[in-house]
Amino acid sequence: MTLTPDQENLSLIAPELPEILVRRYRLLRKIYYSAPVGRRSLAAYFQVGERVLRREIEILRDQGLIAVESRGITLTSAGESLVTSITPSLKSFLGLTVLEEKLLKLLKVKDVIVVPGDLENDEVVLWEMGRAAARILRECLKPGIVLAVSGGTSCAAVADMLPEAPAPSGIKVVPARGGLGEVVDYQANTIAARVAQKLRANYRLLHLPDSLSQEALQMLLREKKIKEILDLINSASILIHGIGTAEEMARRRGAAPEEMERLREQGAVGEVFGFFYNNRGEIVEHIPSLGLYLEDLGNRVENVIVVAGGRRKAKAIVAVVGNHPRDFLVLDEGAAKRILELYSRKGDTPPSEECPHVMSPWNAENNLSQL
Amino acid sequence: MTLTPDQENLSLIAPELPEILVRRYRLLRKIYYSAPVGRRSLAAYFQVGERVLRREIEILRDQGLIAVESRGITLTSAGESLVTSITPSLKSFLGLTVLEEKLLKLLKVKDVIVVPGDLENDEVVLWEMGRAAARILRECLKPGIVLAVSGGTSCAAVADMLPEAPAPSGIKVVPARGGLGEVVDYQANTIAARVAQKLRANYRLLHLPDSLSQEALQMLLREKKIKEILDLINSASILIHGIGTAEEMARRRGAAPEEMERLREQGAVGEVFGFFYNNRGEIVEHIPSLGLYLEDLGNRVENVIVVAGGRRKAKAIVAVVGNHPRDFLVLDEGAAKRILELYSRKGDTPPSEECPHVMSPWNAENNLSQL
DNA sequence: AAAAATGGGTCAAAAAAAGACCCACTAGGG
DNA sequence: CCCTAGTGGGTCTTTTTTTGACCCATTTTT
Repeated sequence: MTLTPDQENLSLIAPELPEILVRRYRLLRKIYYSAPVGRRSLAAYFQVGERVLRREIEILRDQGLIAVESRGITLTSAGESLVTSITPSLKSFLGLTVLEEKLLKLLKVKDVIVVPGDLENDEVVLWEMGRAAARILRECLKPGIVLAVSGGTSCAAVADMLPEAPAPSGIKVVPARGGLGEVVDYQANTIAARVAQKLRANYRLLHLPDSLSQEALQMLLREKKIKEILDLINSASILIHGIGTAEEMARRRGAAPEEMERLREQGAVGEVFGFFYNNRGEIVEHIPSLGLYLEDLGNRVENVIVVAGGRRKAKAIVAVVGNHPRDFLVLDEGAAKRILELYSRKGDTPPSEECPHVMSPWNAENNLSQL
Repeated sequence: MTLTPDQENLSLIAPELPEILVRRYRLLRKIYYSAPVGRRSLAAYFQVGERVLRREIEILRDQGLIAVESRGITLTSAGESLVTSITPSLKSFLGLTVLEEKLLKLLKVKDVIVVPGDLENDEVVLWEMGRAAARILRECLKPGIVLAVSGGTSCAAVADMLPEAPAPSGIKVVPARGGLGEVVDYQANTIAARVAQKLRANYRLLHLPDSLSQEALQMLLREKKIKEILDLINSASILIHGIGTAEEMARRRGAAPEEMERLREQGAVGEVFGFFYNNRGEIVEHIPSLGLYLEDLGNRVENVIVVAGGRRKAKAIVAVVGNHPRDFLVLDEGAAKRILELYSRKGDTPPSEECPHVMSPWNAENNLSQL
């Protein structure tokens, strides 16, 4: 609606423009993140013929945006600066800026960043979200604070994209919660350590065995060392976490059929490091562990940075971050549009009011479903 | 240089964009001015095959910008508003806005309007200039003033494009100078009358036979009626005129070879209703007639609106309007770029600093020369 | 009523794009 | 050290798109 009239006009007079634009942008972005990279890898990634990709490569080369050498394709400095500088205009062109505004109103969070693309078609989107979250994180950092990070691929992406540069002094990085069985790269402990390293900050970890009983946890709580780190964790003023769909997370934890059934009955849709949320944003269940007490989170944590992408996570995102005025929400186009769809279906806004452009990966919507 | 970064980026990532954009814009503009119009006429006009034009038409139809009926092709209301609303952004996209700024500095006139295209390839540009000039004119009008208009196709275009709407009361329209043999449609008298009619204003004409001797003119001066209208003319506070190249105007007037030679010797390059200018902006010769005394024009006329287009008129334009702080200059892209070329060749600015886009009519520069 | 212009349809030729290879070369790991 | 996986570039054929050259029925204009 509030599209720049120029750009509205441009796509009227040149309807093929959005497609070209998105295609080239995605290509550049992919090269940016995985350079040096070869034609064939790229073609496989975008699921197009090698020849058609070659043509695009030739165009971009002629434009001086990429350098194609025998080691692979790399962005030139011009290309690099383009990829970063075009993002805002592309976002407004694709209507993502208005998307952000709508979500801001709907979810009542502190700020919303929508990244172009859909995590489910294009894994680069994950890094892009990570980059956006990392930028927010750096702005929130103050001397002496405690930063709690959660596990998962999204948080790992934040750690990856965080620029290696000293942070204000005295910052401590801790995991938000102790050992919730994951691949080690995606464990909160690992990520906390990596973030700390990037920030040149200290960190404390909380190593716990998976799936302990309540009694065992109570025992551990009496350990001085553990109590110490738990207090540290609960004094965090920044929290970064991703969001999982309840079903997927339960399945991944190997939940028993009756547990699954209970979750379903309780209407669990979203999950945040072991806590399950229903549609009204209430915590309906949690996996026994130690760490941040989510229930009274609002009283202590100043900034929560939530990173989640992929259209299938839309419901979970709404459930988790709805009406959290302390949250920054970083998500992708796919999830954002899906969320608005859900809301408009509920009758909050006329359903016909749709987003103007389709984020077509290489061509049309067939790619939207695959991968 | 001061291009919007967005647009700079857009043409980097989509190099085919400027071409498409200009092509479609020209097509829409042509339809706008000569609707309803048929495929074949359009194809002939743009000198392209009928089939390729048909494809463009289909695209624009699918975009809802044009309506194609059996009477011909017309702009829809969407298309109409697009054509007018896109002009500013297209101008900035094509670098015309910076062109205007440069010319403003160089020529030291009051304002410069550069219209996209080149009169020599695309006659529609003439109407476009006329529209721009008409807009300026309307802004200059005040009650009771006298408006002097000159002859020529450019002024005729202004009259054509002037919206039919009442002007402030008491305005009088007069020809700038008496009968300088032209086709009747392009005579100052005719145009003055048409302008007056559009403005619902009064007009007075000055009918003189062509090429009178000085003695005869002196005699006429003593006629009361003539004296009266001459005084009126010389009390004009707005003047609209075109510009001719010295050579062309002399030839068109059927000047004798020795006259031509003399003009050349005196370095005459530009012409304004019978007055010939050299490169330094001095009047070196004039055809005997009656009307506005150009020599001390600056003292009386408040606003001069100069309309001229076509790259071959570049020199003439510079000669005539250079350093006239009372002049509005309306010209086309072709003339504007040529003027900057001339200046940069003189070393005022580095010659490498070129305009980024080529106004390619249907395809590339071959069309720049023809017609 | 005739003539000129309109949009739409069709089919073959031409051009552009895409697919499917192969080759020489480089880098990186055993 | 070699060897393998990955790189860009070349080239051929096939496919798709674009373009050219028509004709036709209809409408508009003269």
